[in-house]
Amino acid sequence: MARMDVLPVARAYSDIAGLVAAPPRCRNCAVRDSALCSSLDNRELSALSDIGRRRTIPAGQVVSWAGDASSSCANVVNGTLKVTATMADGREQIVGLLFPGDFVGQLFSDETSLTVTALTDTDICSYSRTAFEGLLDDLPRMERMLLKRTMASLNEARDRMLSLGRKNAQERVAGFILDLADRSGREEHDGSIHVHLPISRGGMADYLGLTIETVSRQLTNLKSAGIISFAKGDRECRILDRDQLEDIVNPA
Amino acid sequence: MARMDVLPVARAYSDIAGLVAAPPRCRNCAVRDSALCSSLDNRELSALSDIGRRRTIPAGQVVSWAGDASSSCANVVNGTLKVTATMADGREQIVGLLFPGDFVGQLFSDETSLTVTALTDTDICSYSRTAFEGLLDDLPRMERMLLKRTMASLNEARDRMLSLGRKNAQERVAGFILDLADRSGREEHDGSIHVHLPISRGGMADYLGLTIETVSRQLTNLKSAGIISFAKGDRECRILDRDQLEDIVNPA
DNA sequence: CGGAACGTTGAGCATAATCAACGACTGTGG
DNA sequence: CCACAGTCGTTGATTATGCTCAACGTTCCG
Repeated sequence: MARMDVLPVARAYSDIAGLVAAPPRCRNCAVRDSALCSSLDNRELSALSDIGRRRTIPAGQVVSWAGDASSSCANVVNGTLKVTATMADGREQIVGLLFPGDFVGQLFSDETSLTVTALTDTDICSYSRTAFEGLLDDLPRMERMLLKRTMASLNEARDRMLSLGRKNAQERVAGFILDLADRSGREEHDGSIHVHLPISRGGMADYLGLTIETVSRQLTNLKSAGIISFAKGDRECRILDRDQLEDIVNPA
Repeated sequence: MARMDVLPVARAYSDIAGLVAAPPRCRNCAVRDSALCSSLDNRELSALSDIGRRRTIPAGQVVSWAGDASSSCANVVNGTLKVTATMADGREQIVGLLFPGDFVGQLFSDETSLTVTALTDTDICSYSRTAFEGLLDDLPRMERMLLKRTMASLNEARDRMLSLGRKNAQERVAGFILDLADRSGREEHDGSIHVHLPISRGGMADYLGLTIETVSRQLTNLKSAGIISFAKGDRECRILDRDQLEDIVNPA
């Protein structure tokens, strides 16, 4: 056997007393414990890593166009993506936002119906769709995790159908801010909650089924009411009165 | 061994040369080849059948309330159900319609967030959620089928997000009729397409994120334009000009 | 410095909601 | 049998919500 200092790279994949180390690319991966990979042991992870490839996508670039062949899927490692449905005349609806740890791709289908675009510089771990599907047969825990996540996405989508179908502009904007707060809000020493808005006003409009102007006006309203605060044109927002925000989202 | 004419009932479950017959309840089931069960061989089907129970739900009755414990799931055998999300003040959005062969239930979750209601007298094959989840571990083909169906539902939900967020009333109503035509329309000898509307005007409103009056007016508009026809207040509808309907749904 | 994004604000308008009335049909009870 | 209430669908008048169009300020970058 080669000594480890002689073949340090090879060692990563070698089997020592039945144990396998994580592949080098995965070892310090930010989403090793939250993405689908978290369902895998090191041996399984190696198999997945073998078909995976790290890619960096610059902000604004489209990862996959609606209508393209569904040839790949990926885990989001870093950054933010939007998933959009569009009409022939250009109307656009953001049907999902993707954050680190999320899975993206249309499996078991030869064509995509949605467009995926990077909102920030984004790192993904990308797989050939067919290779991934093939591996899925041998990784039941990952398949189960994917099933659970898909079900969660479906629930989320249904929540948003209620928003888009039945809520007014103020309720939609307030709900969006609260959702963000629940996902990634940081409570400050003064009790306010700091929220980073991952998308522009135009993005919020496309997400909420509104126009830019309406979103801007509703944010201004909430600010005037002392419920939130933000610097003019800023993507950083502070929730000053969460209770009132919740009253708006869930009226009697 | 007992001769088969001595124990005819037992024979259904007996193993003859390694083969198992389908459980009696399943043998003439209308959805044996389309529901999740279609992924199972007779032996597996027996295991599923053992934990299943046939129920008939009268039209109008709620099968499961949002907020209830998620204690069961089911295959739809016959009839139509609606899945709704509601707000505290009564606003309602239909997030899905269920037809024979569809699966219903929130797995891997202790509480439901959606209400399921029978629109017609409905037969379902109902399972304890935990028992079903347990069985899923041993039925990989069924799990895979469930995964595919959940993904399909997610795609459908995202399509509807585009409708609810970005389409006007006429486009939503026209799109709804076309979707129904694709699902269950019957082409007539004269080239028209016969479509049965599975829900009332109020149901269509709740499905499309509109009001009853707006739905009624849009249907009248389509009738006046000679694109569809229906008797006043009728749930049967004929598409006279499918191309024009498609032009409405997908404008340049 | 000029242009392009982006966000805000105002004025006017269009779409769909609201409020209201009415006809058709169904089932119930007198 | 008929009167009645209840449900469902249609249609009209009015209103309100959010869209469209427009102008303007700021920031960023070539």
